Amino acid sequence: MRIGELASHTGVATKTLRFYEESGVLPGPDRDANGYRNYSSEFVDRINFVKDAQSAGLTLKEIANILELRDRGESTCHHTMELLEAHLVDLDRQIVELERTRRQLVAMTRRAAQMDPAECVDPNRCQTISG
Amino acid sequence: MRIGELASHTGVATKTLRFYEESGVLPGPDRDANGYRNYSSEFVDRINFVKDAQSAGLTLKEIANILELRDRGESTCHHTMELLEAHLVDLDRQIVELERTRRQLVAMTRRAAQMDPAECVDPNRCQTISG
DNA sequence: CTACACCTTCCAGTGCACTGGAAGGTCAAG
DNA sequence: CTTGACCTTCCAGTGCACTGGAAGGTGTAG
Repeated sequence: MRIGELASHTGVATKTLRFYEESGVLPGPDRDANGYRNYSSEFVDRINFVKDAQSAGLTLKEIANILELRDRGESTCHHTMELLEAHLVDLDRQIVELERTRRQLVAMTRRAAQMDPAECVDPNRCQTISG
Repeated sequence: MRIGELASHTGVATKTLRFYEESGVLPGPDRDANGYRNYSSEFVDRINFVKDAQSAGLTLKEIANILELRDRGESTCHHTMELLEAHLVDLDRQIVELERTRRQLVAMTRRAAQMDPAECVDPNRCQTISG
C-alpha cells in the first residue's frame, strides 16, 4: 500500500505519516524499487493504536516508546503497565472533569434558552455565563 | 491581591497570568501606585472559568471571546449558546472516545496482570499490547 | 510527448500555550 | 544600607503536533 492509500485508509495525512516515521511512531516501511514507501496492512492497526493512545492523552513520544518496547518484545510488560496505569488514572480524572464541565455547560445553555431575549441586553451581565 | 497571591490562590503561574492578560483572557487589573497589578477577588472566579472552559476543550481565543462578550453584556446569548452547544457535542464525543480508550487500557492492563511473567520475555511479542 | 497524479527529500513555518531570562523598580526586615 | 522577596516590561525560546512549499523523480492515460 502506498502512502496516499494508507492516508485515505486511516484519515491521517501523508505529511503526518512521514512525520510519524521520523518521530519513531511508525517504523520505516519497505520501499519499492522506485523508492516509494510500501506499507503492509499492519500499519493500519498501528496507526489506529496511535490514534487511540493519542486520544487517551499520551504524547507521540510516549506512544513511540510503548510501540518500540512492543516491537523489541522485551520483558517490558511491567513498564508498559505502569505507563498505562498512570494514564488510566489521568484518564479517569479527565473524564470526571469533562463531565463536570459538561453539566456546567448544559446548565448554562438551559439558562440561556429559558431567558427572555430582552434580558440579554442587560448592559452589565450576560446571564448565560455570569449567572 | 497581588499577582503572586492570585497565582497561589489559583495555581496559575504569574507568567501565565500576565500572558492571559496579554491574550485578552483576563482584563488588565487596577494598578497600585508603584505599578503592581492589584487583582480583585473576582479574578479568582474568572480564572476558574478559564480553567473549566479549557478542560472542556475551548482554546484561549474562544474563552477570551466568550468572556469579552460577557463583559460587554451585549445580546450575545445566541452566539455564546451556539459556541457552547458546539463544544457540548465535541465534549460528548470526547467523553465517549475516552471511555472507549479507557476500556481498552483496562483490558490491556488486566491481560498483562494475569500473564505469567515468563511469557513477557517472548522475543517477538508483548502480549500486553499486541494481544 | 505531455499532462497529471502521485511520490521523494529537505527545510522552514504555524499555532497553541506557555516559560525563561535579562534588566531594573519596590519595599519590609535585619 | 543591604539583602531578599516580590514586582515590572520586553523579547526570545520551548515543546508539541503538525503543515507548507520548493525542487525534483515516477508512472499511466491520452
